[in-house]
Amino acid sequence: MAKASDGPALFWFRDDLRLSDNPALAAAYAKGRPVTLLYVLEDGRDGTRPPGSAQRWWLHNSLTSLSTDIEKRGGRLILRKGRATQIVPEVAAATGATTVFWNRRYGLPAGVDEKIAASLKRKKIAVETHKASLLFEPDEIRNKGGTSFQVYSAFWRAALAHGDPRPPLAAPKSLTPAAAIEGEAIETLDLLPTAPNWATGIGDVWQPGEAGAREILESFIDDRLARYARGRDEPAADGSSMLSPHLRFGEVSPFQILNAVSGRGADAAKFLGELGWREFAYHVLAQFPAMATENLKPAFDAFRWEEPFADDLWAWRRGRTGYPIVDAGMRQLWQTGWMHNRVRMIVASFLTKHLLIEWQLGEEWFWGTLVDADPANNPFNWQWVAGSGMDAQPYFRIFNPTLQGEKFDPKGAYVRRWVPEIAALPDRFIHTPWKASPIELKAAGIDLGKTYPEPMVDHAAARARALQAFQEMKDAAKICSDALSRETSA
DNA sequence: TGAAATGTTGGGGCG
DNA sequence: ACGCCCCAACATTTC
Repeated sequence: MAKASDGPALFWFRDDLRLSDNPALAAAYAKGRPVTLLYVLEDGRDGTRPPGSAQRWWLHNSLTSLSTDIEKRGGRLILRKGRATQIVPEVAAATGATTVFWNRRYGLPAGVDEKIAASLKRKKIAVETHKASLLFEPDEIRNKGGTSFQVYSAFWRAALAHGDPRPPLAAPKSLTPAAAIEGEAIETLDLLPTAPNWATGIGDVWQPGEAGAREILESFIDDRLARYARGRDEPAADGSSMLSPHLRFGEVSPFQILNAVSGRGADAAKFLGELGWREFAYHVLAQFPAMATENLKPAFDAFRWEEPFADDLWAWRRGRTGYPIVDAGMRQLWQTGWMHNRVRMIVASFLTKHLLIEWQLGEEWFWGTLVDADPANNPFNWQWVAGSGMDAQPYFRIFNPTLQGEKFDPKGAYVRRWVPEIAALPDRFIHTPWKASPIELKAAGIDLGKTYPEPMVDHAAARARALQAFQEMKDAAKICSDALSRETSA
């Protein structure tokens, strides 16, 4: 029986749309008190980043699933739309909550949650927060000098040595609701696309929600984990975990994944390294809150990106570049809300190096179209590819889309699936349609330049241009630092 | 979690 | 038989 001092509680869902292994939720129910379950669609208010279109679709379905799961356990999910800084204190007061619980989130403008906590405490309402979405708090892993790691491998080594993360928690058995208050119907959140409904392809692939996440984790362990190290690099191999959007919305926790996967050999360790990469992205975001828009390496501020032609950007976005592996990836993204990791690197390299279009434009497109985009990983990985990022690949590392295709999609199965208009080409031309003779093109039913585009840039020329642009950036940085040292020594 | 240019080596064709 | 050259195949370095 709850003590009087425990009173009703309020639990605020954010990036943790699950009942199992949800520490703040478990804590809210630990003393048997009634709890109001709240989700607030902030939608860009209070400086949060509004979810992209694909994420909105996911969110709609994930909230629907969560709501059903909650009702099965006797509870009710209250949906609201607006400023959390107003709504959370308002709902806490309306339901007589004596404590508000939430799991910590990361990458927001400084102080949003702190402001809400302060406002609640002024009303004598306690606030209790937990760690749930990351294995390690951004400031939990420090190097010997007590500062943040700047290099992934060192970070992850230290994290693994830091001690085993806690085992996952069970879901609360019953979700006794506190005083009934009115929420909004999910339709009024306006999360689904209006006509045309572009989301049908996404719905064919994904099942948002905690049950869908659990199924994916199980199928990953049963079918894909043992060949992960190789399979993850071959876009036609279905070797990816496919957990990313579920993890993004917290339908599964990194603790649950770690617990299920660890100790299963080299492929499992390789996969956990990807979980570590995600942790590192948040670790870096905590140091650089402006990471989504500003270069992590200030030297890149001097980089001269090309003024993007609308046609070029369109060709990249819609998969009409003339390089089959790039086009396949961009179409997979457009149609399913997801792109294979290897191909993400290739298309990002193509935008930033072959087209010399600033990474921010690519990051925004991914933000709008990916179901798994999160505020740390999306900009972090874009900067990594562009060369402006933390522990980034060297600027001179420019993917050759033809070689990448031939190496990782040797039979062209991935390309044929997403670029059907060239599917009839023989294997030896599937990544280089422009090298096929007119007779071979005709036999494959291709009118190059009409049914499928010529390459929008020549690889060798684009590579040379990118290397020159990077050299100019280095020269500019040198002039700058020379001037600075003259100034300081004078 | 590259690619291209350059360097080295060794087998084999050939005068 | 011998040396020369060609050129894969592989290694190293450079961008």
